[in-house]
Amino acid sequence: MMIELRHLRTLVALRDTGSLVDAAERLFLTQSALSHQLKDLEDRLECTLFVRKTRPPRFTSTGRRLLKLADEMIPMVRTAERDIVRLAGGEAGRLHICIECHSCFQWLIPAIDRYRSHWSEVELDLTAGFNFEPLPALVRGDLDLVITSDPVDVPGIRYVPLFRYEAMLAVSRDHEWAGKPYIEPLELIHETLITYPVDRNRLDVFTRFLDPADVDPAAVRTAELTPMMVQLVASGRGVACLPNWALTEYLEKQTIVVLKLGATGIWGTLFAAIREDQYDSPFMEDFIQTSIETCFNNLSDIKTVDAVGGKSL
Amino acid sequence: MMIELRHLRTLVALRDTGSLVDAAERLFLTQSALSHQLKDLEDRLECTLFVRKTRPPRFTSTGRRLLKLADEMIPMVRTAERDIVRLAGGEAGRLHICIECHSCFQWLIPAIDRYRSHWSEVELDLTAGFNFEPLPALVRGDLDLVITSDPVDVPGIRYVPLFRYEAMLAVSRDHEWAGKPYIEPLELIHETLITYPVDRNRLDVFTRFLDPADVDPAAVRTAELTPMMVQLVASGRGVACLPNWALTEYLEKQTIVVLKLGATGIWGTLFAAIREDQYDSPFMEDFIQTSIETCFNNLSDIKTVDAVGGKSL
DNA sequence: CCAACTCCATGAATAAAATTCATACATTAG
DNA sequence: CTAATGTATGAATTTTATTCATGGAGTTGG
Repeated sequence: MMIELRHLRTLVALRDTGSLVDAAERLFLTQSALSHQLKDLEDRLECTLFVRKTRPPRFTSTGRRLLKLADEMIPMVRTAERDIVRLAGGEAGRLHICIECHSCFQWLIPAIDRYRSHWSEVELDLTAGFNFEPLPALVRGDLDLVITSDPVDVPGIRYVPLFRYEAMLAVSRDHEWAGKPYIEPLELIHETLITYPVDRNRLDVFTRFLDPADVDPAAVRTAELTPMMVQLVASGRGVACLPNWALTEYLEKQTIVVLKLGATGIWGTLFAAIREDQYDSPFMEDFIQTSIETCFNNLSDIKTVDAVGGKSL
Repeated sequence: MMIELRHLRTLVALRDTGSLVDAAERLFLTQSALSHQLKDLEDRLECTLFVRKTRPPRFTSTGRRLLKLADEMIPMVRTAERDIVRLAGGEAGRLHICIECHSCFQWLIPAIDRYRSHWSEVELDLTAGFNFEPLPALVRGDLDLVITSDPVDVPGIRYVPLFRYEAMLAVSRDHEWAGKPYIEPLELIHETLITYPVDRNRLDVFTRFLDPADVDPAAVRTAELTPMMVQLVASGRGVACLPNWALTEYLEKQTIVVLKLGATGIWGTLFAAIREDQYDSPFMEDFIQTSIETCFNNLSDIKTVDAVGGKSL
């Protein structure tokens, strides 16, 4: 019958994304490839795996049986791979992590938890780089990994892309814009913009949306933490630009609504900045891999990045 | 990293057979294919999986880790495949089995045990066809499957090959022939040959060894059960021709030794004879597959058969 | 009801991979 | 040392997987 792991990974991606198109993107394949692949598998098993007419696709009992198999096996493979990587390289290392983006706690904490259980010998530390420049600290060796959406070319520093996300404008559900698909820069001219307390040239909403249109909002106020910003937005004290994945939980509670920035939206990429020399160390490689996996498990509507001057997945 | 099940199956075959050559045969591939495949895997994992210089090959810790993974995963896949087959076809059926070869109990009992746990709705029965002709009973429908090494072309009957084995001559360890690699037909002229109590034209030792050379042994006596035959051989009462796999346990006890029949040896194939109309039924398909697996797990020195007018594995 | 979308299927072309073939190399037993 | 057996390897080949280009089917919003 010759089921291969490839087939199982495809089925899982299909379930997780809900469409062949999105599953294909996540697997770095085309929609056509997946269609053929699943058709071949169905032909060989002599049965259908899922109903294509519905959205999301409905899996048949056979499809569900294979998904069950996949859910058992893929983590086993992952664990084995990790073990092999550990057998190859040293087990110990230091991983001092710094985040620039407050929202990142949301996925970083689970990622670190998962990582720690496999790499007990790695010395982990996590700091927030709001009051200092983390990049020089990374170069010096005070830090080992910086999470940033704002790569600056520095010799010896490598940016490994984690995922792409869309920057969204959060507004109160009572706001006059609620229901609009997107807003233009000029419309912000009478609004209060709530941001993280960092330099404005490190905020996408300025560098990629307002500044190109030469627009300034009526006022800018800052808040340290995402829940606080959402609270302010919900109570009509202003609007805030945040990554889509940081907002999904509030969207579900319907305290806020979101709009695209411009008709096509503003997309960013989150990177792990590391030193060249640690690029190949097993414990680093696995941390990044674990982070990416955790992100795709926990965050909605994020996209893969092929590889931007980094190694592919 | 993209480990695939293919790689795991190869590693298992390598461990089970002890050489790339034999593993390749079992997987219906060439030795070269396996060599390339394992090399690629090692390249991608950036480590070696086993030491080739020793025989049998010694697996590295990485290789052992992957074997562990394989031993966990392959049975899971097998179970899932079985479940899928069951989901597709009906769950019930009748399987009245008949054996012509006494030794077959050795693998058939475990095979039936394994099978029964997955197909509780199939009515199983096992009889020995020593005192009647099982083939007509199969055609009539009194039987559903006959284990035989002696396929006779009958319309409506299909022979699915299970494995190939070598017919060996068992002699006492004190016999003058002990240590010889093989014997020629003429040398049997002064020996007592112990056989199963069936017509001599259904015994390979006559049809394919003695008769072509127009030789008769000094005497022929019969015994019903393999242990009894071995007992007679061990005590010097004669020599017996039996399939190699039926003799391994006695070889280990060193009560007997074995010789090839002729310089090249006599090889036979064991078949499952079934009716054409049950050839595609899921419960039959799985019984045969389970039998083959059980044989390769339990019997030593048997070989695969590609497909003799039957479907491949 | 009709664009304009989005998603999926499909045949043909293409790329990638796995496998074989033909050998050479290595090891072991005699 | 030689024969026998097992493994490695480059090149050719075959097979498989994937992409490309396209059409059809179902949805959505004017």
